[in-house]
Amino acid sequence: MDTSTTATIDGERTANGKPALRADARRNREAVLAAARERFGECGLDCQMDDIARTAGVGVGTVYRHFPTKEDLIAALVADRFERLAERAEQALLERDPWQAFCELIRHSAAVTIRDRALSEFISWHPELGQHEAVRSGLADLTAQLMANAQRVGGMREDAVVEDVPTLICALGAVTAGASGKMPELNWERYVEIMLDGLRAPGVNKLPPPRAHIPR
Amino acid sequence: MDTSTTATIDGERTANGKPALRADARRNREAVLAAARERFGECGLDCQMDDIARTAGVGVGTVYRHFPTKEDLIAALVADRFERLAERAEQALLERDPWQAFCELIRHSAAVTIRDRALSEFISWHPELGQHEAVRSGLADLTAQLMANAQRVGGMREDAVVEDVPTLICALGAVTAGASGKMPELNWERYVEIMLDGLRAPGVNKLPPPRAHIPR
DNA sequence: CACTATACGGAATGCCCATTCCGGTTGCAA
DNA sequence: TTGCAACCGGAATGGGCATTCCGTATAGTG
Repeated sequence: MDTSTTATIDGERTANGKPALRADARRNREAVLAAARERFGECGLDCQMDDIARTAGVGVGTVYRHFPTKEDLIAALVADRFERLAERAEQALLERDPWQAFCELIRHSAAVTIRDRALSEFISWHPELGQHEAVRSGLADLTAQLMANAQRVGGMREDAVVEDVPTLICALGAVTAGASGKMPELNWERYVEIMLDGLRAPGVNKLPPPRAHIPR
Repeated sequence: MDTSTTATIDGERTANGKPALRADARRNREAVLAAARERFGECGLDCQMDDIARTAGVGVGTVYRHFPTKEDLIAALVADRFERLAERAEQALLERDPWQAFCELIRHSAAVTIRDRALSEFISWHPELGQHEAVRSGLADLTAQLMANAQRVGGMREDAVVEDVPTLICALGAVTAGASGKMPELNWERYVEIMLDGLRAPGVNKLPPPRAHIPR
């Protein structure tokens, strides 16, 4: 991607304390990450390490030098996804209408999750996410604030809680993870709206006559 | 269960055409089925055949004589579940208020699915259910009728379709399949209500002030 | 009671992966 | 250009699990 030969070299060791990576190593690492993103996204968590290695154009051994375990590789990918979402959440906090901001965040999270089958599965199998990098990267806290705001303004059900979000996204992921391939596109967007409708404060008008957005 | 020694014996071959099962065989078959229901329910689809055999108190060989494949065993279990649901749906059609009847059916389906981890997983991974035994046992048709009624009376969103049901149940299953064990009870019932709220016709009053049924 | 078609148990087999190992390469500092 | 530590590739290893095989046991029949 970037041809600059000079990168993060600071003489001998990189920021943290590890000896800097050799150029080819760095390149391979990226390749692996990219391949993993691609393959996991398509095949889900049980995609094989060999497959990823092949896609990345390296040997399995190389994959393992960078990520000692399949799980580690997955963790790296997931952490990244969460961080990006956290950034997005941060922006959402600045919006005018908190309820709308929340909706947007959910829609976006849903979209991301839908496209990455591995992410869906990961979330499905780790409902204790709260303790994970989700919290680390602050996503949870940010979401909580956003929700509190939405509730204060009266847009959101009073009994909605942060845990509801990963749960709902997870549900969505499941729906599509299964459908993946068959049922092309399954317009999941419709389901997102149904969920949001479910979280909306009672009394507040629901969507205008549900968009005649009929499935299939 | 039933001690009557005389069962489906009609001399030499049973109804369909297969030679009748020997008494011990019939007994074992039941044991396997029961064990499978139990173990699959707890461990989900990747529970092992050996485990089931042990639980049933028989050898693996025996399991395989009755069900040539793990998949066959699962299919048998699932088909059974669907049939029971279909019966339930039939009853629902007789109720006064179609919307309420629908809600009850969903709540019941959800409960069943929640308790059977394998069922959740199965549904999650087979969104093309429509073609499966679901249809065979008529569940799909019955549900469709029920929904049509609910819509006619104005209780249900106009754009809701039959496919929404397995999808939503599946979503629910995913949520709890993951949570299974950790997050004891996760009161999924709350989620069912959120979903139903989402399917309710706009304008119709939502639940009375959301029951202060706070999670955890 | 004897006989045999059915059933049974569970060790053995075969396949699918993740992970490990090690002889051969290659950046890159001097 | 040289030397070697850091890297590579990919064959080999090991564990898990569905499925098969076969010698033994036993309903059910005459």
